[in-house]
Amino acid sequence: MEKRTRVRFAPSPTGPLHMGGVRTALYNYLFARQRGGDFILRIEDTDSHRFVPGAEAYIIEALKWCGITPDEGVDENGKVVETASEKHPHAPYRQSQRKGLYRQYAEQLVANGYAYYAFDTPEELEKARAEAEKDGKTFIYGLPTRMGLRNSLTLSAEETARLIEETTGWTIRFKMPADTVVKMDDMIRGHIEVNTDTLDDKVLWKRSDELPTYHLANIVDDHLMEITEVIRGEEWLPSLPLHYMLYKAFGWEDTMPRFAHLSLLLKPVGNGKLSKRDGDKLGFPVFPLKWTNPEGEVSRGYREDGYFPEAFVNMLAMLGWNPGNDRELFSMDELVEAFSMDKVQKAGAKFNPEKAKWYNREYLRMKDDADLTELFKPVLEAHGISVTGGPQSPLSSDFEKGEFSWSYVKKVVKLVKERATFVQDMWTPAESLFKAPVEYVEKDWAKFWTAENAEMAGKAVDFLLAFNGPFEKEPVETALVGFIKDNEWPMGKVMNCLRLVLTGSASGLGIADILSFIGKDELKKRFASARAKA
RNA sequence: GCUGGGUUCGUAUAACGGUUAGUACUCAAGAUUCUCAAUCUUGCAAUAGGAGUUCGAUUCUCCUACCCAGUACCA
Repeated sequence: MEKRTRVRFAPSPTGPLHMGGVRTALYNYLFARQRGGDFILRIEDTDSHRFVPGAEAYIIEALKWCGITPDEGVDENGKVVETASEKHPHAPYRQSQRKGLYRQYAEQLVANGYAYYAFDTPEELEKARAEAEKDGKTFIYGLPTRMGLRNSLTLSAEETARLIEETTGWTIRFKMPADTVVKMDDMIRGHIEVNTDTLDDKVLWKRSDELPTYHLANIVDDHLMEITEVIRGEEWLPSLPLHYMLYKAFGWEDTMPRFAHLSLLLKPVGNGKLSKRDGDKLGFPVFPLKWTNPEGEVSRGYREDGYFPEAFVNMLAMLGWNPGNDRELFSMDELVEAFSMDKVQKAGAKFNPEKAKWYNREYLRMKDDADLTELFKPVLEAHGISVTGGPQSPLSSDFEKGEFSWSYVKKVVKLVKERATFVQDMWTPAESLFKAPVEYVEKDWAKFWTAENAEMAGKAVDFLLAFNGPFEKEPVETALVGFIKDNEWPMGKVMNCLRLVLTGSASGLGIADILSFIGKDELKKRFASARAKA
């Protein structure tokens, strides 16, 4: 029988989750869902020095916002899983809480000759590196150097035992075998071979804080948690040979997961991977959620910028993956169905902020008018407009009080949604449907409020006020256009003069649309204010 | 430097040895409209370079160039 698919996303809580990290989580999630397997969230907090308060909560919230929900892990539907139980045989999911577990594995490796104790101090290693650099070489702790350093390979058994007992600065290092070709397979990149002579003896466990390093913790936990596929960033590809060797040393080769290394997200312009700085410079978020670091520095987030999580996820999914055809719009469920590892791109993908906006625009248009109305409400309220009633409310507007019924707002939303990328930018075109202009765009005023235009517009206003058909877009438009034509007036001048009067600017919504919303009284008032200004 | 990975229009990508190298974003022009936006139409624009294999290479092999990552008691 095929083993149940279990994949994990294992971020380190050293800061906010970067959008590249979200993509890695997403691909893991899609892979798991598609195979009816489990998606596990594990926190790799084995670096006590780089821990950032709030980072873990941020990661959990960001994934939740994206709709990437773990089946298992440190957080399950908002509940923190702290300890192992029948339901959670693999818990806890925070490596700091698994602390006591790793030493025995490291020592097992030593006992079997796959690792050794190293007593060199950071200062000694620093010195060795500096010296090597002076000669234009790179120091590596490994085959060529290990027999000249202070470790259990060079020291006597007694001395080794004494140092282990009496000092706390030592580490356990993997003993990389000589001249062995490691043959690896990557689900995205295919077959890869590396000779162990180019590899060094990585630290697996540190006595100083009694914590494993990534490499050990990763292999041990993936094994214990029965992970079947490891889908992670490309930065891990160089340590894949070590990980293969570790599985072999532990004798876990038969259950070793398959690996997939995802290419990195690159900055929109120039070279290099996407960083926080690029976002600040080019004006787009690199984080899913707003983040304030311990120093009080704020980074913007997709959520706060007004992106829909569906649009953000869709956009991210298409950066480095494609369905094999021209389709670009996918819901999460559709992604789950369409996703396939062999359509994942090998090369890094440059992030395109314009395309991200395009996705949001598409999602905004797909959204139901009623839903958008709810989302638009807070925007209106922020501009001092109150929305009364609910979906059943009759159409009503009170420009004096700034009160408009829910149904009125919905009608506005329907009209202006085509002009917006984000919910909040529906306000600009909609503003004149909620309040009279308080000022006029200077250039437009100079151009369109001429004596001649004002006179024609005044007559058009009188005509409209006397119009006794239904004050709706179609009849008003027909009548007004007919009136202007009958008088043989220049259409553009009259219309733009009216728009100026109605909205304060010469560009925006159609005149008949505006009139159908604001009605005769408001028309009369706005024309009077414009005339008063002149 | 060394090791590994990568390279199709500006960007994301399609074309699993045979196409006028397709699509989307961006940009430009036109149509439409009372303006702007939207919409529609059209256009600009790519196989990094060089060898080889082959009747035929975007696709396979090698070399070069360039880019990325790793080279920590960080993940």
